[in-house]
Amino acid sequence: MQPIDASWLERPSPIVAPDLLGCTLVRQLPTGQTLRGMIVETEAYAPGDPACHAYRRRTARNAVMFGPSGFSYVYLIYGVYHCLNVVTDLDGVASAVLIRALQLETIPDWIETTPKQRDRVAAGPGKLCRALDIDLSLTAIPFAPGQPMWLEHRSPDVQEAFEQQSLAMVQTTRIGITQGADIPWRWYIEGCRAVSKV
DNA sequence: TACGGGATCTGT
DNA sequence: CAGATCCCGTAA
Repeated sequence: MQPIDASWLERPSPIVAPDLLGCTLVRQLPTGQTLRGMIVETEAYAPGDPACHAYRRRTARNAVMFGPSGFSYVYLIYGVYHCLNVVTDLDGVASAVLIRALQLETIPDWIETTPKQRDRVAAGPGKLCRALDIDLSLTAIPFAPGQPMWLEHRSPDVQEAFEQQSLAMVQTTRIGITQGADIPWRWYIEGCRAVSKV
């Protein structure tokens, strides 16, 4: 499908987050192998939002969020898992969309799974990064074809499914945060088995 | 320089 | 519901 460019992402994260549902994340491994998955769950983080890593001020870790849209922001959580964000909005506006879950098209070799658990391999931000071999080395990298990661627009079928409402999105509150827990900036595709939590 | 908490996940 | 495990933000 058509690659998503930075200008499409140059909007407030609570606008971009639902628009990213149904789009595809593509991961090109150093081996040349390509992994693809449909984005089925996102969360928005924005200025004035106490849950946002850039809420207090610019630091070495969150610097990329302050920059132009279209870059990755990867961080380590609980010393164990990585989480992947897409930087959004205008240069100087610190905001991002957390990619929380993917419906993978193919399961990577290094993941052991039963057919029953297939849909759950990238159900959650930490599992997603493990499945796509994403770590801190992939932060502050532009999403673009030829790069380690890029994004693609919805296929005509998926777009039509949203318009016909055979695919519906649910908006709710974000997961795992203590501050700003009441802000409803999480979106997911209704009924999708790859969503982290319903 | 030291300290403690975190946008998670799994197994008990 | 506790534990794993490490980076980084904050305070000193």
